Amino acid sequence: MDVKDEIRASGKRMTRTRRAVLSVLEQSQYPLSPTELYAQLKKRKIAIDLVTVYRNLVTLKELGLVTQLELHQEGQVRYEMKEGRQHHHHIRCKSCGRIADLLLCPLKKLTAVIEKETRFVVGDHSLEFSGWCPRCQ
Amino acid sequence: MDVKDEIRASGKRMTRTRRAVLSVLEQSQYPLSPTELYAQLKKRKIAIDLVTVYRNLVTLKELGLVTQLELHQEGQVRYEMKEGRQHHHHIRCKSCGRIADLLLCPLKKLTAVIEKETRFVVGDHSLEFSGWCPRCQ
DNA sequence: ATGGTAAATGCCATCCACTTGCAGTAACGA
DNA sequence: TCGTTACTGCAAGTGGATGGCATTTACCAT
Repeated sequence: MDVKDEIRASGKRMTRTRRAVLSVLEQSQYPLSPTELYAQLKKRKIAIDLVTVYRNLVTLKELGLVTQLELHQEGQVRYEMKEGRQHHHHIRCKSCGRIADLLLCPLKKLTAVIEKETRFVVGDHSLEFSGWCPRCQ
Repeated sequence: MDVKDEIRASGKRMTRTRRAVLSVLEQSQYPLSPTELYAQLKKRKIAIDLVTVYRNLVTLKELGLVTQLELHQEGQVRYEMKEGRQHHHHIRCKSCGRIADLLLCPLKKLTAVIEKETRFVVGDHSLEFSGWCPRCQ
């Protein structure tokens, strides 16, 4: 089942704008904010309203095709393709804003401990590092 | 050196509003957003402009007296007193928004691994869990 | 191939957290 | 008590994100 079928299966449609948004996300090396994605579209001379970009990202997230992340201290949301990618976290450069992936998630074993401690049922977690990238050191 | 002296030492002043903001933060059981803090002040019949609350929080953060945190999916910032408190993280209820402290930070040993992996110099990290609190389960 | 219908789009205005400018006020050392 | 200057309050402005609504468009049934 390819992306189009997955979209159709939920009663959604594969539109011109949806295709464009997906294409930009697929080609990006790092998670994009809606505004950045919009800028990429403009660069490619694809005219799509920013509101439509927002709405498509929400839809794609609901479908589980993209992951939404909120990086600390950024004040904006970012999206990346989920594809076959494993759950992972990011590190962000305090100087230039560059974002890199981390391979590991060290928190899997922690859920039980936290549930015992807090009596919460643990759902998700968000983890992010910040620091200085090789170029900015 | 008490709080007032610390403030004065940096050329800042201990004002009516500063005192009030500190007092509310000190008495809160959980980290407050500027708006929540403002509401608390109102409840106490203390008239302070919301802008002033914002500015005081920034100042207190710069002085290292309070810690700022951004909880995932909240779209707002929160502050808590630093005092003698250790570095720690939080868990937030997806249903009622309640926030609880976590005692441990499991990431201390991880810095070296990440620095090797990414070639970043690691500065801070932010970690937050979400789930369902005892009452909302 | 076509037509009907509901999803999707674009443009508008709006919301909300947060910031900035500036004139008037007040903390506090001299 | 006075003068400097940090601080405050009010108004207006940003910027990310959302909501309303008329129009367009994907795509299934015919």
